[in-house]
Amino acid sequence: MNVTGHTRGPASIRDVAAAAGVSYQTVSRVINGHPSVRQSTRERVLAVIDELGFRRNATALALARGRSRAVTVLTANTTHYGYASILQGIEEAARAAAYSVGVGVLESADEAAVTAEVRRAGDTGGGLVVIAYDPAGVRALESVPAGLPVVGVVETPASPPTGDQPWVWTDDREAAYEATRHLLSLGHGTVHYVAIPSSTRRTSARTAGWRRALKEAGAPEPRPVQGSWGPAGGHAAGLALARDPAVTAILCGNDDLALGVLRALHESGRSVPGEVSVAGFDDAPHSAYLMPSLTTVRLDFTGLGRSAFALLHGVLEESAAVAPHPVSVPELVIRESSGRPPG
Amino acid sequence: MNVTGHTRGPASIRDVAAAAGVSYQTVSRVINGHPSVRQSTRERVLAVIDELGFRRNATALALARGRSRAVTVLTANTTHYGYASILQGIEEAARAAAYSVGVGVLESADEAAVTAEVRRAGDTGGGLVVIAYDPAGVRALESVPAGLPVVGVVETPASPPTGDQPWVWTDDREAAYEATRHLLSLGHGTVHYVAIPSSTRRTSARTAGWRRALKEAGAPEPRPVQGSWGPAGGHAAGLALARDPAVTAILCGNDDLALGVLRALHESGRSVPGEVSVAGFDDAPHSAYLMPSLTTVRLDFTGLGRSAFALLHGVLEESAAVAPHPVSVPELVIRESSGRPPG
DNA sequence: CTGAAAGCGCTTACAG
DNA sequence: CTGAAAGCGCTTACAG
Repeated sequence: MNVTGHTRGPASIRDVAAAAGVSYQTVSRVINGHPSVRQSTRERVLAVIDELGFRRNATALALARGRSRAVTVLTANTTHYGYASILQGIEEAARAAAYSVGVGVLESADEAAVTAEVRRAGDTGGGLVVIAYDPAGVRALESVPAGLPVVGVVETPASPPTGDQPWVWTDDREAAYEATRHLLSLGHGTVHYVAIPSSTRRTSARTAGWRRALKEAGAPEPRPVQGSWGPAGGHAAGLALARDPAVTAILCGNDDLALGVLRALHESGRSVPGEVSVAGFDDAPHSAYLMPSLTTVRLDFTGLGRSAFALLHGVLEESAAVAPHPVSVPELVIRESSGRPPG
Repeated sequence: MNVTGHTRGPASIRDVAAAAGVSYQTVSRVINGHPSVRQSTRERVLAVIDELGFRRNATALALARGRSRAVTVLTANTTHYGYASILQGIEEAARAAAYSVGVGVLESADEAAVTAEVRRAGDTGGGLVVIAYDPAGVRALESVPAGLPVVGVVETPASPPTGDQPWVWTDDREAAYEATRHLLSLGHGTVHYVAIPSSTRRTSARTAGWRRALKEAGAPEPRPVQGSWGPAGGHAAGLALARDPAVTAILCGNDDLALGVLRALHESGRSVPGEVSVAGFDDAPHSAYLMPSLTTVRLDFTGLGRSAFALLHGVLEESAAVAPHPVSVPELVIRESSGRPPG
């Protein structure tokens, strides 16, 4: 330290110690709020900290403590509404807990690529949250090495997860069931389904909920139409469904898909909800402003993100174990796009 | 290390050294690709590394080297299309360069809150990218302490930035100019503007471009309508504009705003583009599927994010200085929502 | 209440 | 080509 009180680079605890006339261990005690420090000493150290603009080095802290207050989110996407909102929720909760949040994008579901990303994320230190709504995410969640703290944001599991599967989800199976029942209750003979890409080879939770509602009502079960995540997939699916005059009700795996379906029906000269009813999933910000406005199921993705972090936080800080649990109950939002069938 | 080759926790370079019968410095040389290591030694060490599953501790690396391969993105939002796409672009480029990416959300534009976030982000080590499209972002960019490497993603600057302002942008002033000219060329007497919240007290780049086009055409300049980021703001603005029968063309600061305007015009019984033409900004994924599909300006946010990282990377690695520069040229996309004025 | 020591896992000169 | 030393900035026992 020179006369002006500056060293090269930011001040360290040794700089503070020297300026305050104490050992650097005492400085450590002060910044950690350790009780056994004489009041006058504490005040002197605090004053120097302020004067020198001392900031504790997070990297050194992490190395010394053996763990860092960090969470990295592994996701296949950051722009779709649901994914982006989950990330926003995680960040919000992490910030409140003074955790830093990193993000790693799973660009491909390829085994090697996923493994590499998981490793990179693990190397950062701290815990992981992986969004497992798609094959890349599911694979990432599976390939997290034991010992690395992780929580998965998953579709509604077919069976309750075991204790060592810290998962978090919103009940989309039930939500699909409710949406389908809504359409059925309006008098439709059955409901067609345009699916988002499934996370695995097995039936998705949304598909299962839709199927159950049909079964209970004794309605015929049409073959689900495979969509994508965006409106383009919905548009293609909608064009195909529009050709079948028997189709009067369509449930879509998300609101973007529904947007494409709406457009396809319009182009095909079929009115909504006059001839065909459409319902979406998610309640994205634009859905209330479409023409017609979209009947959909509101999912609390931000809350889901917050819960994911809370669960991870519990694991990392080894506080009271938090049991895996569904988060918030999805809510059916009825708007203009659904109505009674024609005739 | 015990008989099974396991120690508590992951293997360190000392574990590897012991197992390979060399000093840990030699292990360091091997993992850093230092040339002066005998081939046979290198192979032996590599074999042990593989066997023990050794992974170099990123935290220790960062501490020893004095800097970390990390970038943290400071942004007011992660869910809006533009912001989310920039983040996606940054992550993509960062991943390719083996950098980790963190994100910090600026929840408020409040001075103290912004300063705290900037500090937190700086503590993480590595560089910063701040998205300065709004007051919180602008303030964050301004309050980054000297010495902390940072690049700003900004609106088109009014004047060329100086050398010590590493900024990146897409030419939205020009884009607004082009979109306005398009509307004017269709025969509209003037073009009304629904603005996104401005980043500062001064005129935004988009507003400036719109204004210049009007001026050049000798068209009267209506007072810009203040919107928000989402469709709700556009809806409110649209309702107001719909009341004025003289309004025949509306430019919106982004596509979400345009969506709200479209809905408001529809509710007010004014047809688009028959009575009123509407144009947006961004070319968000849903814009091509609206009814009518939206005329808009396509901005390459992902590319912008990649450029931002490239610039920061240049600063951090002290390689050839990269001059600040506009990124890609926005492209006008003409769709159904714009046409000739009535009569 | 406070200081001296050892260590977190790595790198960077310094010797040989 | 390779090892012994010192250090990055902090924390955690150990002494007193």
